[in-house]
Amino acid sequence: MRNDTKIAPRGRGRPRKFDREAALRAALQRFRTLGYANTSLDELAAATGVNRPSLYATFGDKKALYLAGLARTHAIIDSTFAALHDVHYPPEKMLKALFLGAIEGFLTGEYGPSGCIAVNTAAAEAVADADIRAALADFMQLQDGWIEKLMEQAGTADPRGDAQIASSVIHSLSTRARAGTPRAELIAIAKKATALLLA
Amino acid sequence: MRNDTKIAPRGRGRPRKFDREAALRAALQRFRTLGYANTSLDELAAATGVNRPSLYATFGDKKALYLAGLARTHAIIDSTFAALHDVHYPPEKMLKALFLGAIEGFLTGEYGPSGCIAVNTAAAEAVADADIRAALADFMQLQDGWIEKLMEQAGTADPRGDAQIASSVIHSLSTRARAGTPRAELIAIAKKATALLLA
DNA sequence: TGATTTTTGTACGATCCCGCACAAAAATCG
DNA sequence: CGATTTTTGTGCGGGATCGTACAAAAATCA
Repeated sequence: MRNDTKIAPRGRGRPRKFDREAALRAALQRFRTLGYANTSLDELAAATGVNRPSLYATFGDKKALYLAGLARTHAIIDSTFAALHDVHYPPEKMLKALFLGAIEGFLTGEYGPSGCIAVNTAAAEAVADADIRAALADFMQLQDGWIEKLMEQAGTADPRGDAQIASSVIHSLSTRARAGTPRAELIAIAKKATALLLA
Repeated sequence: MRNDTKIAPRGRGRPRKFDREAALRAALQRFRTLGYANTSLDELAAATGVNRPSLYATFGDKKALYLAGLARTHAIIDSTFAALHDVHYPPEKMLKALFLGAIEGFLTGEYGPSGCIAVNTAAAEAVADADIRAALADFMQLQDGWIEKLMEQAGTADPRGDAQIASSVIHSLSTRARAGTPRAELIAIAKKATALLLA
């Protein structure tokens, strides 16, 4: 069951037994499900198959691991938006892809729909922790900025404002998914938002 | 500095030294700032001025105290919406009151803007804890339902859909407030949402 | 083969945290 | 005043959690 994709041992010493990316993915999944404060290092060690000392040696402490996970998600979101921008969909198709893609992602999860890690776990820590708050702000900036570009491409009259509303709806879809709202209702909200934005 | 509003001792034994409501408010504030998992009972005891055994005797365990706080917020939100419904504002004024009232509430906080406790701390626990998930769902239902009534009163064509979008924007305003977004930008988003909904 | 380097994994210490036991305190009832 | 009832507050015990020390293991270099 271990994910031992021992790539590029290269150096001198004993080769690493685990794949850094796979471990990061597993840790990220635990954080997304349980939240930052509620995820212990024992659970992270169990989920990644890496014991604590190796986790510390590879990622630093708990917060560094969490921030590395956020950064990884940030990069994935970025390339996803870039791809959506590249295909040059017509406005309605673009919004459909945007919202439905988000919804399907949010409904993913180990124990149930887990939404967006930034919106729904980083936000809990954001007031007390400046680093996490900054990461959350970066995340929202990334999303707002990309959707603004998409709105420009779609030729709407107020790309910035339209993007902020579309982005806001996506935030809420994430929270609603975590609250257990069924897919059909999330899709209905997405359709309504699409109609309003294209009116 | 204690809030000793010893009301209605009534019974037989030693009178209670603290005001239940004041203690609940203080605990709620800590939960809202730090999140559920990150708030210890020592901090709750310090913030409320009540030591742990008395907290347990009065509210039960940590989760029961948190849920009592959510219920209190739920009740306040309910009466706030009822009041807004009663004044029969014209549509634009109603939306302005709705959004700006939310924003001002979200910008409140001990250490900084703390948003909505349900959207931003309950959501983190919602996947792992069914009780908190249910409370979060109730909360969203309350808000969606009231805004739907307000939209009916305002005479919009699709009260349910419009309400879900308005409610979604409010969720996002809460998260954005926690991320540190300045008031002016939150207000701009609210204005844009108002314009879209009344178009 | 022996030295060096890096990772592994056990084990540990210090701290925090939850929830409660128990005696003292402060009120009312008879 | 003595008995009863309820709250207070100290204090504790078991357990979780974080981060690290240290020796063994597994590789490369000379």
